Amino acid sequence: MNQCPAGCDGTAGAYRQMEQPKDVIEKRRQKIRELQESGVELFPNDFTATHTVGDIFETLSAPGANEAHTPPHTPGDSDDSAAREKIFEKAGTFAIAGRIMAINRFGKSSFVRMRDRTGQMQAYIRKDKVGGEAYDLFKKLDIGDFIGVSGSLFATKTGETTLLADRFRLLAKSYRPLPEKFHGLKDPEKRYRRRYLDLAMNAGTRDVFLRRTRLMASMRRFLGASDFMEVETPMMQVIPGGADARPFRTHHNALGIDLYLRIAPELYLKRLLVGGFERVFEINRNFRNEGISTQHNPEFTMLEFYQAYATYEDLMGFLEKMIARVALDVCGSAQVLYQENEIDFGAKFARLDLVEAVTSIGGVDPDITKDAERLSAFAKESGIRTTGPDGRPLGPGKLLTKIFDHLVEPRLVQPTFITGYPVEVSPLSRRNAKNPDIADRFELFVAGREIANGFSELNDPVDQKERFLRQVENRDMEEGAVYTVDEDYIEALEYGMPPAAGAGVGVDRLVMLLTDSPSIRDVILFPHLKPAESK
RNA sequence: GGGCCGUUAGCUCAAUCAGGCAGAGCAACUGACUCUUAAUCAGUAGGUUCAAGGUUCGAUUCCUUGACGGCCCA
Repeated sequence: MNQCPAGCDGTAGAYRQMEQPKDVIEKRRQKIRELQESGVELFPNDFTATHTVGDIFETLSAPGANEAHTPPHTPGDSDDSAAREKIFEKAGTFAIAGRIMAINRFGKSSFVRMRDRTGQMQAYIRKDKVGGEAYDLFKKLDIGDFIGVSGSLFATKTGETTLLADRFRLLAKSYRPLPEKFHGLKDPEKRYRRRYLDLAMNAGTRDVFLRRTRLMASMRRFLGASDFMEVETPMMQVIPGGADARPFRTHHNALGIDLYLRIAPELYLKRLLVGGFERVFEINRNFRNEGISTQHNPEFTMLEFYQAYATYEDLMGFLEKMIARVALDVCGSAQVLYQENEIDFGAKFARLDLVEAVTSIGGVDPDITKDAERLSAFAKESGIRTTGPDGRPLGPGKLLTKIFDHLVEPRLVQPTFITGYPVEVSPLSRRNAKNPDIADRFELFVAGREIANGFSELNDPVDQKERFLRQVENRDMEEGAVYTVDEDYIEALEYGMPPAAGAGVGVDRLVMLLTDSPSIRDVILFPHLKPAESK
C-alpha cells in the first residue's frame, strides 16, 4: 500500500518530496536544520576529554581494581559486584569524546557505543539523568556523529563497564550515514577510494596501518641503534638514476627545466658517503612510471641504507637481523603466516647462488646456463621474451635473471638470499674479486617476491662511467627511458668514496608480508586507482 | 597488453540460467519500550539495476561498445 493520496502526478510527487524526502542524506539535512533552529551548535570545538577509553580501562585495572572490567560477567555474583561498585565509585567521573558507532534506543534511555582512538566503550544515556530537553536532542543524533560524554562508571546486568552520562554534547554532526555495522564496507574499490570509511568501519584495516606504523618505527629504531643516521635526499632530480625504471616528468617554471621524480635515492645517498657520513639511510617514496597491479603502486616506499667499510655479505647478516626484529615488533613473533604459508623470519635465511638456483630449483640443465645461444633458445621455449623493448636481443646475464624470475622466484617461499648476479644486470655493484663478470650482490626473496636488493658498492669512477655509458647505449631506443650519464655523480666518486655496501628494502612489500595482505593496495592508505567516472 | 568475473536501495546481498510488476537484512522514518550490545515489536518510505546503443510487445536479464574494479596471465 503506497498510493499517493493526492494522485500520482508530478506536482504531487514534488510536494511529497519536500514534505518527506526520500533520500537518506536529504532526510538527515532536514533533521540538521531542525537541530540548528533549536540552537544546537553542529561543530563546536571546546570540549575537553579528561580520558580516553583506554585510560579508563587502565585506571580500572590498576592494582586493587583487577576485576572491574572483565565482561562478560556472571550476574548475581553479589560479592564481586559489590566490590566493583566500590571500585567504580572510587574511580570518579570521566569525560570521553568519540564517534557514535551504534545506538540502542529505548523509550527513555539509550545505549550508545562510542569509539575513540584507543577503543570502544558504551555510554548509557537516561532521560532522568540528563534531563528531558537534552534527551530530545539525543534522539536526533545519528550513528557517525561525534559526541562528548561525561559521567561515572557502572556495570550493566551483563557486566559491561559503562559510562553513565551526567551530560553529553554533540561535537560534530555527520551528514552522511556510515556503511552498515555488521558487514561493514566490503567493495574493494570503495575501500580504496574512500579509505576513511574503510578505516572507520573495518578493524582489520585499522590494524594493517597500525602495523605499518609500528614497522616504520621498528626499522628506524634498529637502524638508529646501529648508528645509522636518517637523511632526506631530492625527490625531484635532473637525472633520475639508481634504478632501471621509467620516471615521471615534471617541470620547474622558474628554472624553465624539466625535472624527474626520483626512481631511487641511491646516487644521492652515496654522495653522502663521499661526504663522510658513513652510515646513512632514507625511508621515503620512489616513483616509477610503470603499470599498476597488486604488486605495484606508482609511488612506493623504500628503505635504502648505506654503510661504509661493509660488504654485501655484512648487509645480508644485518638485514636478516633487522627483518627478524621488525617481524617480532610488528607481529609479536618471527614466525608469520602469509597466505597459507608459515614464513620463518627467525631462522638464518637461506643463501643460494643464482645459477645454482636456476639449475637446482628451476630444473635447468647446467650446460644451458653456460651457453648464450642455448640460453636464448631455452628462454624462448619457456615463453620468455628474448628481446628488449628496443627489439635488440637480451644479453645472457639478462636472460639468466629473466629465467630465474620465471622459474625460481615464485618458489622461494622462505626468506632466501640469491647471490652471484651478473655484472651485466648490476650497473652500480662492485665486481667480484675472483670473477669480474659477477657482482657482489644479493637479492632477498620471500613468499615468491623480491623484498630487498643490496650490493657492495662500485666506487671506481672509471668503471662506473663505463657502465653508465653502456647502459645509455643499450637504452638508446627504449621509449620513455632517460639516458644521460650522471657526470656529477662520477665527479663525486672521483673525489673518493669509501668502500661500502648498501641495500634497498621494499617497505610496502614487507608490510604486506607482516599483515598477511595479498595486495599492495591493502597496505597503502590511498593507492592509485584510475579516476572514477563520477560519484 | 590478453583472458575470465563483477558493477542492482546509504551498506551487504538476492532476482539474470530459461526476458514478464526489482526483493531481503542492516541503516533511515513514525510509534511502543529505562540494562541493550547484529536489541525487540508494529508500521512507513527508499531504485538512472555503471553508461551509451541495439534486439524485443516487453531488458537488471540477451547482443555491441565503453568506464571502473577484482582475479589470473604477460
